[in-house]
Amino acid sequence: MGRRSDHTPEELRALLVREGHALILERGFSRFSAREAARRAGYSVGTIYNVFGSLDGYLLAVNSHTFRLWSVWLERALDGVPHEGTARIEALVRAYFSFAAEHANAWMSIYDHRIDRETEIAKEDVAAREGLTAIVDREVGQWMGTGADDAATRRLVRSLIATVHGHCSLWLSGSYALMNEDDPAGQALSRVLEVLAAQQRS
Amino acid sequence: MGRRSDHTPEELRALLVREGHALILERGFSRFSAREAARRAGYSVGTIYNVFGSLDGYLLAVNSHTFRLWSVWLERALDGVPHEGTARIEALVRAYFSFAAEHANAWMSIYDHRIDRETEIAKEDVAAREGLTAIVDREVGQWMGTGADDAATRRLVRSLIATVHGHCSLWLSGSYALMNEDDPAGQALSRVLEVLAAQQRS
DNA sequence: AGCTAAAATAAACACTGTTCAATTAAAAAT
DNA sequence: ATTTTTAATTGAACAGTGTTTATTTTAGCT
Repeated sequence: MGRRSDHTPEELRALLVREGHALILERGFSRFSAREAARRAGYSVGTIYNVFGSLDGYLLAVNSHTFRLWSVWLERALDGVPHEGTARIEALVRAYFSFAAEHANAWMSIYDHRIDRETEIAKEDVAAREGLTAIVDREVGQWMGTGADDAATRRLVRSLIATVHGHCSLWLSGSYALMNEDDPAGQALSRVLEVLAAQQRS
Repeated sequence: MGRRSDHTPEELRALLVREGHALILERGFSRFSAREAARRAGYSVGTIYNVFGSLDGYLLAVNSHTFRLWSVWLERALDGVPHEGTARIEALVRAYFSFAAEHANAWMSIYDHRIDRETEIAKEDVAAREGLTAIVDREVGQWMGTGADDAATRRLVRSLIATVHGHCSLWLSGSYALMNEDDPAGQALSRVLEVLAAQQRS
C-alpha cells in the first residue's frame, strides 16, 4: 500500500501514540510490541519507524503521553484544595501515587525504558517531563512562601520527587510488599513533611 | 550431549549465575540473553531451564548474586567506621551509591526484572534481599540507641531505603541528569539525616 | 557388558526489532 | 486528461529471542 489519505501526519502520530499507550498499559513494558501496536492502529511496523525514526523515539513519545496524562491528573487533584497547612502537599503526594497505581503498567514503563546517555531526546519529550516537575516546583514554592523560587528550592524539589518516586517504585514493583509495608504513600508523605519541616527550621 | 562430569550440580549453578551476572553487567538487562549466557558457560539454553526452571528463576538467581555482592560491599565500607555521630549512616549511604555506580547495569537489572505478583520466589532469593535490609536495620538501630529495634523502626528503615533508592534510581537512569542535579548521593544523605533528626526529636 | 536414569542438546515454534526494495496512491506538471 | 514525480506504506528478509520437547549421550549401578 502507498500514501493513504485516512490520516494527516499529526493524526497518525497521535493515533499511534494512543494505541501504543493503551497497549503498554495493558501488557506492561516487557510484553510491549511495536508490531502489535501498529497492527492495532491499522498500519504495519514500518510506519512506526517512518513516523518516530526508531523504537526509542516511539517509546519516548508513548511515555510522554503518560507524563501529560499524569500532569492533568495532578492538577485535577489539586483543584480547589485550600492553601492551608500542608493540604496541597498532601494532595500532591497522594495523587502522585494514585496515578501510578491506576496506570501501573504505563507508569512503570516510563522508568523501564532505558535510553543511551547520548541519544538525543526531542524537545517535546523533555517538555512533557518538565511539565510534571513544574507542578511540584510551583506547589512547594507556594508552601515555602514568596521568594523561595531559588536554586536551592529547585534542588530540594528534585530530591523530594526522588523520595516519593522511590517509595512508589518499590511499591509497584512488589519489593515493598516483600518488606511488609502496606501504606507506602503514607510513608512517603511522612518523609516529605519531615524534610519540609526541617527546611523551614533552617 | 548428555550427562557430563565436568561440574557438580552446585558448581554448574554457580557457574551459570556468575556468567549471567557478568553478561548482565556488561550488556544491561535489555540486551541480556539466556542463550548467550549459556553459550559463554559452555552449555546450551536448555540447561538453564533444567537448572533454574524458568528464565524468571534464572534472573532471580543472577540478581540475588548481585544482592550478595552488594551486602559484602556495604560491610566493607562500614568496617572500622566509628560509631560517632552520623559517620556510619553516611558511610552506608555513600557505599549504597558507589556499589550501584560501579555495577550500574547489574544494579539496575535488579529493578528492571519485573515478576508476576503470584510467582513464588525461592527462599534463598528472599534471603539475599533480606540480607541487605538487615544491614540497614542494624545500623539505624544502633544509631537510634538500644531498644530501638521495634516495628516502628523497621518501618522507618524501609522508608529510608526507599528514599535512597529513589535518588539512586533516578540518577542512574539519567532522569536526574535531566533535572540538572550533580550530587544525588549528597541529596539522599541530606534527606536521610533530616528524617533521622526528626525521628529523634519525637 | 548391559541397563537405567539423569543431563544435555538440537531443533522447532512463534515471536521479536530492524532494514529496505518494491509497490501504491496522491499531488504536481504537462 | 494524462503523465510524471514524489511521498507514504508495505511486506519480506534477517538475525536474533524465549520456550518446549523429543532425542541423544553419558555416568553410575548391577
